[in-house]
Amino acid sequence: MLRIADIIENKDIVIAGLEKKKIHNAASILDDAIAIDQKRKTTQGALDDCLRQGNEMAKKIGLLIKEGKKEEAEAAKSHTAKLKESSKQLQEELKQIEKDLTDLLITLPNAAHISVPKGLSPDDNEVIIQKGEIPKLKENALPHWELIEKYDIIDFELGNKITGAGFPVYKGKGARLQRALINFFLDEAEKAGYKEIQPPIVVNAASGYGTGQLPDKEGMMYGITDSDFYLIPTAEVPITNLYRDVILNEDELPVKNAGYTPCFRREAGSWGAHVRGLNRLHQFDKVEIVQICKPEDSYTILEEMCQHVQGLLEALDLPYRKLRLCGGDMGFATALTYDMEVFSAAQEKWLEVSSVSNFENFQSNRLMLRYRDTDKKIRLAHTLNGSALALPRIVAAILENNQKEDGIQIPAALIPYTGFDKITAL
RNA sequence: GGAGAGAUGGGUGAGUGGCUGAAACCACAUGUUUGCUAAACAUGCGUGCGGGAAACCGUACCGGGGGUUCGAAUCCCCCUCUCUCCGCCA
Repeated sequence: MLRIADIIENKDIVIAGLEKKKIHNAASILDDAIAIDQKRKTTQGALDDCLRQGNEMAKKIGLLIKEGKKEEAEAAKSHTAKLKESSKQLQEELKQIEKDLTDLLITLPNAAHISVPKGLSPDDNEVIIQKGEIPKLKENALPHWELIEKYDIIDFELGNKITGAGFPVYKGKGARLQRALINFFLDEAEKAGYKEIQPPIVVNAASGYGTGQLPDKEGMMYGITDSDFYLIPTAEVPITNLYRDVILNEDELPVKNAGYTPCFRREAGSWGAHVRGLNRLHQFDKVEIVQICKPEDSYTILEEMCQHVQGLLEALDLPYRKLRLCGGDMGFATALTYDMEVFSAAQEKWLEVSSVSNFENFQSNRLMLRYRDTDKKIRLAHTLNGSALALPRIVAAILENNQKEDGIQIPAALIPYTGFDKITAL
């Protein structure tokens, strides 16, 4: 949620940022918010004054009773009734005003960073880097959904049977490849200074609210019947919420956490013929990296996190490109997002495997995630996260790009983790 | 699943109606002392909101919500969570 104080202070910048996010009447919405906030301030002042008078009266009455001046005390009591009445009214007014303000602000996405390109669709994303060689496959090259059957390593039919569509079963070397990738990613994260976290993969509503999945995007998460819990769509939710209502010391920053979790997404309405095989699932595995830092550091850290992700892709010998998302393609809570895509050679498609984002103080404002500056001031921290990496599309690309006559070649960096260098037919 | 106890500041823990935003201790910060470390002493040390250039002032907050009262951390009601014992269990 945007902070009203920031809106007042940087109104024009916020308007420009919101317009990129397709909020076309941003200026008038912000004016409304500022007007409500003004009303909030005056109401708060009036209420405080009222309460102060009441407190003074109560003290006076206490003294009068002690001194035995009963009649004076009684007279004063009747006087407080009026104060009570008006403070009650002001309180209700204030509550309503605060609700109005929150209801308005909660609908606004984060303002896009100044460097975010204008644009409405993925076509307007900016390709910043493209690296790695695009493999030339033979005529009879197979897409990964055929390769997994040929080598019997991932089974969608079995998943269908025990759960439903989008819940594949990994078998044998397929399962081992998953485990290898997870361990590889976690080890690399640790080398880069991230602390490994194993969070619950079920969270409460307050956590969903804190990172922005609730209340707007309820359709993304699976809810758990008869409880207030949700299956996490990403480790970002539990790992960032670790710091909900926390005041960190400046010397603790940046906080660098990483964690592997399964991720669950309903993806309601987004299924179709173009998402075959591993391209889109309801359950998948991902290692997530999360940082919490000082505002002045967040954009440097964003680049550092991209470097980390790029390092992983290079270690796996996957051709990739880095995109700066345009305003129209960005998520609700983010100020700047880089997507990493790998080229899946048989599908001849770029697949998003990582999304690295700076949320600035949009999440921390909801989370009340703050830090104490060296001058003792308490300020909102910035939060960032990125996938490092999401497995299924990586697997798809490895399978397709590395297919040979006699099997699938495992990238050298992974062999110590898989314990085999090739996936072959039985 | 059954029975009981509890929830107070970063931590331990006092506090049964007004002088308590909250004792004391620990931790932390600054200063004095000191060859260094340690110790001792002194001072400071919650958060939100409103006002103010600031010092500071006002107000709210003692798990959450409601109520009684001139006045609630303290009394009443509801909810949530935690702990202990028993049962079950990877």
